[in-house]
Amino acid sequence: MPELPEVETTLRGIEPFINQQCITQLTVKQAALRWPVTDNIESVVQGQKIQALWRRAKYLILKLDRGSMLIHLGMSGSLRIAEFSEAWRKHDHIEMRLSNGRGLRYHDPRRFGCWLWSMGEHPQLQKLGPEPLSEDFDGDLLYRISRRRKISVKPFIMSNEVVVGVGNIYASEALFRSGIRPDRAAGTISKQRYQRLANNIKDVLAAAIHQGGTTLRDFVNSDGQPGYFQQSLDVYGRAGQPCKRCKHKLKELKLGQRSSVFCATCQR
DNA sequence: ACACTAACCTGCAAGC
DNA sequence: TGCTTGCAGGTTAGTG
Repeated sequence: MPELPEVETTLRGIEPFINQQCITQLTVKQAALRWPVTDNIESVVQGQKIQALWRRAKYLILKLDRGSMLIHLGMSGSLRIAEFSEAWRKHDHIEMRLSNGRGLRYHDPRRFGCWLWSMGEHPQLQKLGPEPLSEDFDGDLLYRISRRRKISVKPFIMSNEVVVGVGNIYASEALFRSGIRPDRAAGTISKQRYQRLANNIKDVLAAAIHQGGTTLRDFVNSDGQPGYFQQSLDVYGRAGQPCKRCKHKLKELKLGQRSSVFCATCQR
């Protein structure tokens, strides 16, 4: 499920149920995720209190008494609040039981996510670019760091050293709104167009968060409610269908192994 | 430094 | 009906 809005929606959904709670028990049924779940994590976190939790890029960070847990949902992961009595479903891999009687259940069919414990810095967080919704991210930055870059603009804005949290859906949508072809070389785009693109990235992400994340196959937020952003997607998943602006047929190409839908008339 | 590919894994839909 | 193929929200490791 996860692009940044889905991760943010998940954070907001679970936060009231787990913040300031003690971990009474952690159960790992399947440790083979993107990286192996930290060895011995069950006994390490038992008895520790969740002092705070926040999002960085598409990672969730749980600050405990003696370190922090880094959680990623990969391509298909989700977190939900579950009763202890709830049966384990297929692809439920981890449960964190809390002192208030709630459980946090991690579900991830493709197992591309992670649960990593560290007493210090997490290497995954080291070389991340700015948050897209922060003031540190703007068109001037995109313009400055793209000079002489030959990489196509779509994989450029999707790379985490440039700006975090812009995945395949929202990259496609922001480029459409900006009138920029996804395969245009990053170094050939003007400062003015990058300013427009940065603003559209902010707008599309903020709107999706406001609407509770995109509905993609089975995305539901931690209340079990589906997100409703899918109805406002202009290009993602609409290859071959008419452009909502000019009615020409939307085209598709592969960039960095990711399908990229765009309008060859509206995007230059 | 940069650009690009393969890889991790399961489920589902389309095609034959 | 059943098999095969390709594709799906992300990220890193490795190659040239």
